[in-house]
Amino acid sequence: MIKNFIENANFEDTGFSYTLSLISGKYKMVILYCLMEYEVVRFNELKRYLKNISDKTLSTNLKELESDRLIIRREYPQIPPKVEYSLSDRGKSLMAVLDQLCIWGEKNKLG
Amino acid sequence: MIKNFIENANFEDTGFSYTLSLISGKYKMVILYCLMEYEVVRFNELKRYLKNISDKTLSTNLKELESDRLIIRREYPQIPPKVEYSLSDRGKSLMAVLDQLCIWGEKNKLG
DNA sequence: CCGTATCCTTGCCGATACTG
DNA sequence: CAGTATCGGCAAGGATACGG
Repeated sequence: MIKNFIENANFEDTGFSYTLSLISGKYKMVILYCLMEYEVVRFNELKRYLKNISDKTLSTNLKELESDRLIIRREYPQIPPKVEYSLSDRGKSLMAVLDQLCIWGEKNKLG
Repeated sequence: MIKNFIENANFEDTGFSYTLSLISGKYKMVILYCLMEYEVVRFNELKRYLKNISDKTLSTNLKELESDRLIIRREYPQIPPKVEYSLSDRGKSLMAVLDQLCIWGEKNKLG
């Protein structure tokens, strides 16, 4: 899988590069983790978990995660508005793989 | 593993965050991939594989990868100088895990 | 050949104010 | 409550010149 990336295409076209692009940035992984832990979470709830994130950044990240189909956004047409975010099946399957990175990190942390 | 990160600590302390910090940036993964493929590679050789990378960025990245003990730098005391870079065992073990991300990406790429 | 030094550009992210 | 709009800071990365 990995070993053919150089001959056949450039790095941008690899599955690895694609996967990383889904979770790049400072907060996406933490958002996914929160959704994994709490399952269904509202906007301001997420803001409290992700201490110090700005409205703009959270909003941007949620939109990207949704368009990458890792999370599901469910909007209730009411006043005041209510929106719930949760992991999609696709998002859950990604988290399973990322857990392996977590385990490697715990085992191999230096110092 | 993942599920306890919120209660026990913040995201910065997780193994996952640590692992990602090792390969963050635009080029580190590509460098590791090159070393996996070609095993022993010299500085200017890497520069040719990583089209458009600047001397400074390549130099910085190699130093960080070395201090994180993912790669090995071997210098030959001669003129003109000769330096060879290769994956450490630790680097190889990380690549094995990253391959899983690559596979997930290939399977789940949209469009 | 293998870098370092310097300056510059760019894109992510934060802060704040405002809206349906 | 759940965002959007606008402005601005800051650090990663790029371009180029130079050094051992």
